Amino acid sequence: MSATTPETPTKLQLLELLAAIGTAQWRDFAAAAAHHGLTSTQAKVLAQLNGPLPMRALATLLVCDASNVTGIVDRLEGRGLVRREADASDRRVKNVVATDEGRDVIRRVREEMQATHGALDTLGAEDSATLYALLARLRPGMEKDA
Amino acid sequence: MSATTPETPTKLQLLELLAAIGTAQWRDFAAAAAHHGLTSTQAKVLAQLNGPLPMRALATLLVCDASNVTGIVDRLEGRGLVRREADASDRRVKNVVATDEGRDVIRRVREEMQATHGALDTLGAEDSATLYALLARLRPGMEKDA
DNA sequence: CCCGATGCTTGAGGAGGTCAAGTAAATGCT
DNA sequence: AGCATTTACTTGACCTCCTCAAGCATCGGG
Repeated sequence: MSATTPETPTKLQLLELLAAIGTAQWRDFAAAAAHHGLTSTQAKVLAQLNGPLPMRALATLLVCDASNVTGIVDRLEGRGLVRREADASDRRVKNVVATDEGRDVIRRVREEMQATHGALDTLGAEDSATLYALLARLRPGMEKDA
Repeated sequence: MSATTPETPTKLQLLELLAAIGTAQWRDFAAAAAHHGLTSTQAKVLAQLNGPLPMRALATLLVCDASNVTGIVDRLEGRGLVRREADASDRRVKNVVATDEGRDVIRRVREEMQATHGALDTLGAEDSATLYALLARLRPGMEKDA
C-alpha cells in the first residue's frame, strides 16, 4: 500500500457510484435524443442499426418482446428515420435499416452528449486507458444473466 | 508508452463501454426488483427513501414531473411498502416514508444484484480503489446539466 | 405433404411519462 | 390585515414502452 493509494471503497460504495454514473449518462443520452424529437428507446434502437437487422435480432439485443419492437420501429419509420426491407432469403423476416436521415440524427445525438463528453475529457490518456481496462474486465461478468 | 500500458482507447470506445456497463447494471437491478414484484422505477423510488421525503423532493431527484410521482407512490402505498405522512410545518406537503416491509424489500433487491456483485468481486482491493477514484472524478462532470 | 417451429403483427391492458387545470395552503407586498 | 402570487399535490387526457395471448405467413424436417 503506497502512500498515494486511496482508501479501499466498500462494495456498496462502488455499486452506488457505478449506478450514479450510469444514471447520469442515461439522462445525458435521453436529453440529446429529446433534442431531436426522439425518446431514448427510439434513439437506442437507431444506435444499433449499423447494418440491416431483422426485427427479431433487435428484440434480442434490447432484451424485450418482439411485439414491442414492432411499435418502436413503426414510429421510427413514420418519421422516415428507418425503413423495413424484405429479406432476400426468408420472406418472414423484415430487415430494419436506418435511412440517411436516421444515421445523421443518431450521429448528432452521440455528439451532443455534452456532459459525458465533458467528463471524459477531464481524463488524460493514461487514466482513460486504466479506466477502459478496468471496465473491460467488469463487462463480461455484468452481462452474464443470472 | 511502457510495454504494460494498454492502448489508449478512443473516446467513442470508452463511451460505448460505459454505456454497456450502465445498461447491464440497470438490467440486473430491474431483474432483482421484478423478483419482488416491483418495477425498476418503483425500486428506484424506494431506494431514495432513507428518511421521510416530500413528493416534490422525490420528483426533483428523479428529474420528472410531480404528477408522475403521485402515481408511483400510489402503487407503492397500495402494496404497503410506503406511507404518506402529513408534514408538521407545512400542510401542503406530504412526506413519503418507507414502511418496515419497504425497507426490507429494497435491502433484498440490492443484495440480489448478483451479476453486479459477481463482477465487482473479480476486482481486487487495489483495482477497486483505482476504479472508485476514477469514477469519482468523472461523476461531477456527468451530473452537471447541459 | 403436412406439422411444428419461427418471424412478425395485432389487441388488450398496465406502468411510466408529460402537460394543463384545479385545489389548498403558505408567502409576500402594500 | 388583505389580496395576489407562488408552491405542493392531485386529477384527467394522452402518448410511449412493455408484456402476454392470439393470429397469420413462411420455413424446414419427417
